Amino acid sequence: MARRTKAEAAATREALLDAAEEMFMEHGVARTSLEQIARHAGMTRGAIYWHFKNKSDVFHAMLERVRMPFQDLVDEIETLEHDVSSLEAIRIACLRGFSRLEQPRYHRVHSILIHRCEFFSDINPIAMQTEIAEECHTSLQEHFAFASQKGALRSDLSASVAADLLHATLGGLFHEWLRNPERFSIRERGETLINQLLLLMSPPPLSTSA
Amino acid sequence: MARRTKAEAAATREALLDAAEEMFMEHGVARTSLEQIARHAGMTRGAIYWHFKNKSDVFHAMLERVRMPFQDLVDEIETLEHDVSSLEAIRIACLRGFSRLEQPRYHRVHSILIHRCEFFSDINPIAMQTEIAEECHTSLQEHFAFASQKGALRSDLSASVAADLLHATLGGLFHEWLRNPERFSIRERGETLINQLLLLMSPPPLSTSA
DNA sequence: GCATTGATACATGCATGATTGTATGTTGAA
DNA sequence: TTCAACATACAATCATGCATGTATCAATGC
Repeated sequence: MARRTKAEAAATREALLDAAEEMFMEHGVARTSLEQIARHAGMTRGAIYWHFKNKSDVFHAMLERVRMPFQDLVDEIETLEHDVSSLEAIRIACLRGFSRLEQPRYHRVHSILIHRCEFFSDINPIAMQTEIAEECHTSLQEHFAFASQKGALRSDLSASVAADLLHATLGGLFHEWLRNPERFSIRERGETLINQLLLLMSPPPLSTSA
Repeated sequence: MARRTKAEAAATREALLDAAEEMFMEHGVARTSLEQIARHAGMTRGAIYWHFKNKSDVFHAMLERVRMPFQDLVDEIETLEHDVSSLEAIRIACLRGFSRLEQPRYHRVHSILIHRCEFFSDINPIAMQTEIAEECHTSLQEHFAFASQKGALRSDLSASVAADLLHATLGGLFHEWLRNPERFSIRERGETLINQLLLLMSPPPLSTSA
């Protein structure tokens, strides 16, 4: 049963990845067999072994569909609006990140990466998570350093600690939400927390001295 | 080869759990067979099936050895020193928690729970993590509410948001550290972050108005 | 005080089922 | 007709659960 066109083959590939996502999400990566994935996509294991090398290859391909570097989010904002302050750029970038996470596909894949896979053969979810976190952290460091130079931070707060603090908050919120996504909206609580934290970090309005 | 005494049997039980910890830590829960655990403890699967029902029973027994409710940490401090402020009690409780996490056994088991096990049969690591987080969050809520009533918080910061913020920060720090424990000391960075955050949350010293 | 006995604390062996990788078959399309 | 895009078949591995073997300890009887 050769699928007639190239496009159809690509479609089954996507269908297989969709099926993998759903099965991984439901039963975990280790407990999901290639047979289950194939059946859930209406295919057989033959299709999987044609498109992919093995299970970890499927896994990597699944991850490839959702890449979201934090710096990209910031860049996007800065190219859109030049006059935005550095703290405000960070703020908006966070909000955009939250919005993306609420999209089913992003949500599901991150949930799989965090909660539903152990490392096996050449899959190392910890390294992947570290890479993502690292990228975000570096970006925050730079932007807070810039903000600090501009006097946008309280004098008793170093740029480095500020970056660590926001990074930890984002990470904690992210994990908390991933555990129970139905309990609260990461957009809403995230916005509240980020607004509050950035407010606390901002220098106090100079009222009496001027 | 019946082990002579009850104590020896208990010792092999502990040895099996130690071996399970190490194997789970190294290869993940799903990829670790009972055979591997037994061999690593110098036993055979027979010993495991004597002491435990199956793998998930081993897992639960392993977790039982490291329980650390957050409220207990706070209680401990409050019974030790009555005159401590509520924010200070929270601060010290966090520091104690960090110290415990740096103990090899606590560190390892939490690392397994977070990064090295998917849910399988009757093991649900997400539910376990949620339970732990929930307990900590509730405790923080109460203590911040109390702190707020005492005027220990900035007027533009609600107790609820403050609790969420600290909780997120703790969670983020925890996960960041668990990913790469050798990169930094959770005690040191944790203390810095908590100190800074609680400082930001405290009401500003009234300088000009008095 | 010593042999007997039974239960404890494992070790060993076997049957079963599940999964994987590959080899080979098949069909539609260009 | 050939090759891409799968389906099917097969062999090999591996983990599990249980059934059974076995040696030691502890209690008991005498």
